[in-house]
Amino acid sequence: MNVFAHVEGLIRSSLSAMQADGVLPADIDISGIEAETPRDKTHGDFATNAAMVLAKKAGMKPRDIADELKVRMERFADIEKVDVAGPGFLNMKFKPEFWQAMVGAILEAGELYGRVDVGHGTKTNVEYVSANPTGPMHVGHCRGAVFGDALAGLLKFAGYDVSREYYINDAGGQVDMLARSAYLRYREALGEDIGEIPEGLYPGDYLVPVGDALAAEFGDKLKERDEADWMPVVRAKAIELMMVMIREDLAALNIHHDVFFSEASLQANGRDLIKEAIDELKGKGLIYEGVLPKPKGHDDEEWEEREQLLFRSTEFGDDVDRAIAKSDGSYTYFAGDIGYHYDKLQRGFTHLINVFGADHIGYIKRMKSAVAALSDGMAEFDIKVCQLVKLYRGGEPVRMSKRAGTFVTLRDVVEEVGRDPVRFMMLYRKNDAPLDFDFAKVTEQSKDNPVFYVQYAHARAASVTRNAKEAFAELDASSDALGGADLSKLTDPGEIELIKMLATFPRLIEGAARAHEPHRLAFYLYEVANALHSQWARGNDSPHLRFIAQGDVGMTAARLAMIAATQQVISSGLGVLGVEAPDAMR
RNA sequence: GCACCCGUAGCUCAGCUGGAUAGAGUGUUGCCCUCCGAAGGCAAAGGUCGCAGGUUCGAAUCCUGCCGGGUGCGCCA
Repeated sequence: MNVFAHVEGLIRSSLSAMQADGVLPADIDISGIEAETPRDKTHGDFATNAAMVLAKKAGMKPRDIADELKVRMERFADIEKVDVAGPGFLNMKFKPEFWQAMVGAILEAGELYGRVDVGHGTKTNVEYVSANPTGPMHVGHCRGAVFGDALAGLLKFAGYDVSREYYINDAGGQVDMLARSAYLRYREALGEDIGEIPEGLYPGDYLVPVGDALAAEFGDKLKERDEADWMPVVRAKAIELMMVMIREDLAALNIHHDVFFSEASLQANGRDLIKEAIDELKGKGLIYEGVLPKPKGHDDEEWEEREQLLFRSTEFGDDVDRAIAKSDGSYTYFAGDIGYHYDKLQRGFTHLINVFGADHIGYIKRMKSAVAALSDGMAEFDIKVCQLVKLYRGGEPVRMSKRAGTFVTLRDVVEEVGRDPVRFMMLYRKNDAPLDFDFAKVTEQSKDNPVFYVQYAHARAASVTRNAKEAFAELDASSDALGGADLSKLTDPGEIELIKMLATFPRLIEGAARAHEPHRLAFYLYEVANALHSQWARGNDSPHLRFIAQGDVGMTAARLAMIAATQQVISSGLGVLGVEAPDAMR
């Protein structure tokens, strides 16, 4: 049950009645009106801008429309009071019974509460992480990984048909370097002294097991061969093992992709998706041989004019046209990406989302151009950029350098602070704002740490329920039984306040999903937790407000119902974000 | 030089795609533990929403121009 949709329905039916009665012109569109919660609580539970929105269309004064609307809205049984305020706002206050009934509705919906269907099963592709398979994941990947995963979860919850995807860059020069590095480790595994790892290769000792594995599988068969002979074998093996490692890193963060898409597979098994995609673009007259202008502000002496295959991305708002082929004729990385996104569209996705790191910002326009061209603008394509994460330890920045070996991997972070804090903290900030991540603060158990605060609220709710069952042997704390409790006992302003907050959950999911902003959910959960903790604390000063009411099973059951509803919202919300909702804190 | 992102309380940040007197946490100040978990709670103080114009009933939000900070900028991936 979505209260906003409900209220908007009431408003619309009143407006249509006004049209039928000739108060409002019959031919004006009333679909644009909205109900919202006023910022100032004294203004009531809901406000609508209907009168102001319609004033111009109807050729009437906002106040006149509002006055008439007020009369009609007051007829609804749920509504206690309606006021006209300011330039023509309509403020509505609902009866306590309406809010009390919400608790029952939430419990009845259970895990389904909040699952608004704004997605209508739209086939949606969320591509995230896509780290190069040349080593373990580092902290830089962490944020995009968590963000993409939470966004995918959010969209799923909101009714989209989501595929989580990872694009493996296994076709470029980098993986050849990986293979050469692994080959050295292979010779090392056979007893050879390989000395220093040469510049340009990957020196990390995570490749030692790869060398061992190659030695175990092939013995010395690859040893005296030419690179051309061993390269395909070693490369394939190295990539395979790197991806095993990366999947483990992701699993540590509770991230599991549905599809791992190999760049190399674009041109394998007798097909060539890159060529297909480019032919498609050629057919639209968007591919040509040309020379790119020298970028300004770059006094690059090495600059040479070169004729190459270009994509007319300027047609779609890009700054310059982009290279599809290198001067030696082979495809650029961008060409591969065109092929991959062509394939996404071929697979029927109409809604594409890519999560980029801040270092790929310059890539956005060309990607959008490519997708717009391939789909004739029919596909919705959003690119979310995650800004950098700065690591701190007790206020001091953590310096990282590959050379000095002070390289913080994703696994290091997860093992030190735990999966839940990492996930929640990465989401407790807008994705396009830089993020400071302090090891000390994230593990701290205080209100300063939102992860703890939200999880604690859930644990506290579970704890109260446990205690209540101790206090009242006859109490049935199942959600069915609680839903049947006498909810009219929930009259305290703090209780109503909490329920109102729970009632906004579906609308919040809707907005966050539409905007592709999971952080809204994280902030919302903090507020819900805060409301529950506050109400709890009031029981300290005023014993009659305690959740477990001495000698009053009925009151206790009613409050447990409210708490169970709160618990449901927190657990669903955390679930969407991929964070555990514990029944007890350690 | 160009493009993109950011600029909101002392500090870290929200602000629900244009709504009413701009909100949290932290820090400061003052209260509150015999009591369901004080790992907290309540209250006060704290603002030219970077600056200047524009759009309209109405702007932190949209448009333009500046100022300040960050990132990126031909064949790499």
